[in-house]
Amino acid sequence: MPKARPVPQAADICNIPCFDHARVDAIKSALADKEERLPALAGFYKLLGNANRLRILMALGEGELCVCDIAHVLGLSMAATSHQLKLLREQGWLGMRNDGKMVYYRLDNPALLEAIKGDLSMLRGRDE
Amino acid sequence: MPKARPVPQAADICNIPCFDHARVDAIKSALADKEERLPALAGFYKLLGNANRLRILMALGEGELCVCDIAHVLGLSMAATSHQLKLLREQGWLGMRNDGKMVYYRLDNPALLEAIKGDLSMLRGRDE
DNA sequence: CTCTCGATTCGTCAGTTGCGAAAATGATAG
DNA sequence: CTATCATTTTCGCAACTGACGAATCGAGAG
Repeated sequence: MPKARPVPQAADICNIPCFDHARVDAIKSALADKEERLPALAGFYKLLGNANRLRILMALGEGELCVCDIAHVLGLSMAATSHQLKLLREQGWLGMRNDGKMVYYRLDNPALLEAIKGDLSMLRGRDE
Repeated sequence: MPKARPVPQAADICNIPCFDHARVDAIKSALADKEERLPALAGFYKLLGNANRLRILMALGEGELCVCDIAHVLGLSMAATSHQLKLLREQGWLGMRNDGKMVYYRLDNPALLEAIKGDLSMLRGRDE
């Protein structure tokens, strides 16, 4: 078992000096609204934070593909490819279709590629 | 040294069967254009794939803050906060200002929060 | 039924990440 | 100068990731 870390006693408020208490509280409550969505957002970005998964999404942007073709596009083993597909599938971005022994994957939500494209152009705009 | 893995000989084309060679090549070349930007994009998403870093960005959206205040907002140690700030700073998203012993951080690029907001609303739209 | 074969899951391992503790830095106060 | 204090860096550790090979699953074919 992963032995619990000796939590640093959040009990007594703080031993960190400085800080503008009123402002900190104001910002804390401003964040509180978004706090609920935040883990999902971080999870979303974590999912996209891998070049192979991005390649999969972009490849599927060109149309439905079977696992072995995706593996060839990525230059990965089928096991590794399947693993990445599973992660994308679990978060609901991919649909799959069974044709005989083959499994075909497709993008389930065009808005995803749009969002990625938006972020990409934001990045491009930044580095001129 | 991290001993090289016994690379599976990309020399001979493939022992994975199946696959539509023409289509795979077409998609490979379609991806080739984006390939250059892709590691940067993945790195960008990796940076955002952490709730504490997202909290920092959102907190700084409310205005400039010193490290210790950010630490209080996050409920983290200053060392940990500084570490996350460093990552955001290294990728050029934060500016900093030195006032006496304190260091004040600010968002350097409003487009970043806009992009995040866009992704967030895309996610929200998906789960209805 | 058994055999084949694409896909998936499992086990393992190296590399990465996030954090706390402690040392180092660097600016101000005395 | 020395002392102090906010911040940063370094180090070590536990947890997580991403990849592979091996084992397994599951849908035809025979």
